[in-house]
Amino acid sequence: MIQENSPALAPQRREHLRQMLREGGVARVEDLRRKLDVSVATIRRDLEILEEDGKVRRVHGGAVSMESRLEEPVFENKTNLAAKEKQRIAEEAYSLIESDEAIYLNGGSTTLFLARLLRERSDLTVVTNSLQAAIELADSGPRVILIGGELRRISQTMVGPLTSAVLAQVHVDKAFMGTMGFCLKNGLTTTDPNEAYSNEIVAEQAGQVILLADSNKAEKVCFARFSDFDKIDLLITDRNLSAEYTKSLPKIGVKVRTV
Amino acid sequence: MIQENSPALAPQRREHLRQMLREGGVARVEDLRRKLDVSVATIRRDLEILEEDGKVRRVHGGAVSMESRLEEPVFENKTNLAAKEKQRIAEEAYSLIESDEAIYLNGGSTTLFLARLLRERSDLTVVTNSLQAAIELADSGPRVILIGGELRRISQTMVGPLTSAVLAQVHVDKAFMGTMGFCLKNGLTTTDPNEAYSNEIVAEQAGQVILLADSNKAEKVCFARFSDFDKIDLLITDRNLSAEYTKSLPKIGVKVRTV
DNA sequence: TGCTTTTCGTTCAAAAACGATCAAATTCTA
DNA sequence: TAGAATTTGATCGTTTTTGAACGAAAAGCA
Repeated sequence: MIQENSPALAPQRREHLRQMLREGGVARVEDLRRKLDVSVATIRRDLEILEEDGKVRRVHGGAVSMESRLEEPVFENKTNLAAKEKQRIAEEAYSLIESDEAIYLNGGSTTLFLARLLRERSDLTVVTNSLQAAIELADSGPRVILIGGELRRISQTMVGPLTSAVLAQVHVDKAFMGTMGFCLKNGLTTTDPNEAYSNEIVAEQAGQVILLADSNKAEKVCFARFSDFDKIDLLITDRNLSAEYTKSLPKIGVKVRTV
Repeated sequence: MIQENSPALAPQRREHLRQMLREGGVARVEDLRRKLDVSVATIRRDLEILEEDGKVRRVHGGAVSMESRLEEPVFENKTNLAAKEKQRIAEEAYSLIESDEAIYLNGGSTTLFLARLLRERSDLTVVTNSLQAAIELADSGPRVILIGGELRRISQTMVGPLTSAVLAQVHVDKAFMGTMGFCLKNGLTTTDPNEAYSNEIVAEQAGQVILLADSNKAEKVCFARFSDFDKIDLLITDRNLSAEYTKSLPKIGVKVRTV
């Protein structure tokens, strides 16, 4: 627990601020000032910084957390951990994107983190089958091309045969793909066959295929398979991935980056 | 984080207001004032803002949620006549839809009103190029098929050549189309050529084409034309449409319904 | 219809919050 | 330790928000 009365170091204090906002969703400057025992000027400066990082959105009188519960419930520790890893994975993925590229994002929480990082990148073209990602980017930033098709409620993505109609007409430099599960034997799998179908088409057409998957996804096998590892150029994952993968994947041509 | 007794942030308060209205469908200014513990002036200002955003419709004595699932009470409201007319037009359009049909909705506010009425209709298939409509229907109700293509920011719709890829593969029984302008001489027009292109394809393929347009749209001519009246089967509009239209349109095969 | 009551919109002044600036305090570094 | 760089808190003028006041408009009623 962090003590309330002694002024924390700046980065630490900002992290605390971020957490507080995240829990409450929203907070007033005055309340934050009292809790952290600093001046309002400092709070404002901190919020400014957090806003630049996209962590919060400032409003008159306070701030609103931007990283609340679109996907994961905040309360559970494990999911929280996964969220941090996903954020880091997304940041690493972001660093790979070059100017004026066309990229693909499929559905899933990790790619959604990435989408959020793209808001200011008006030089990019983002092709996606994720309704959430499209919403995230609808008002600013990159050109957005939405793959048509049937909207699958659970994942809020466009899936199925109709998606191929648009996919056949565009080419992306890099495809960033999330997955429900992966393992050496069965490759990449997800729950819905229609979703798998769309992923499969993308994996075959994209210039580079970059898999974004935290280590929790390892060894998981779902119903529908959409690709083998030989289609994948790079896997971005976290440090907890077992050595089995980090050693054998490079041998079959899949680079691995852990963050 | 936020205490009950400390005044909430303005945006937060407005969100709260919106929720309260949404649950109850309708509320009086005085009741809202007491619940939120602010002055009536503030409530009015908030409602004004929410109305601009299309979240609520103000009526004498209070406001009605536009996001409510319940049937809306009939209230008089002269300030937002257009919204009221659009709502009525949408309700009339809704009455034409039969069981298990596939329908198309293009972008625009009138069709969005219609989309909101479809939330419980899980027997329907809704094809649309409107991101807003898709969001509205994403969690419940009909099967949703989103036309792919480039996302046009201003209208939040998918437009352009890529849309034809999906459109070519589906058939809808009825297409409900909004338009920016219509007149006898130039037919139906909208501002963006890409949007016109998508509309044009739909108008040619749909079983029936039903135009939803309040009388303000009459005599307006925009840059890009997408159809003549001979493609239109029915126009649903309001009572203020001039006799010039109501008389001549039936002669060229366009039924007219005023609500 | 005419009258009363409620609600509305507008205006205005007070209060709250903001951004910018600067000096003091703190931390870092040589 | 001295000096530079960073961080902090206080101040001030400006902007935004709020609540109250008042005439106009709408609704209720006889």
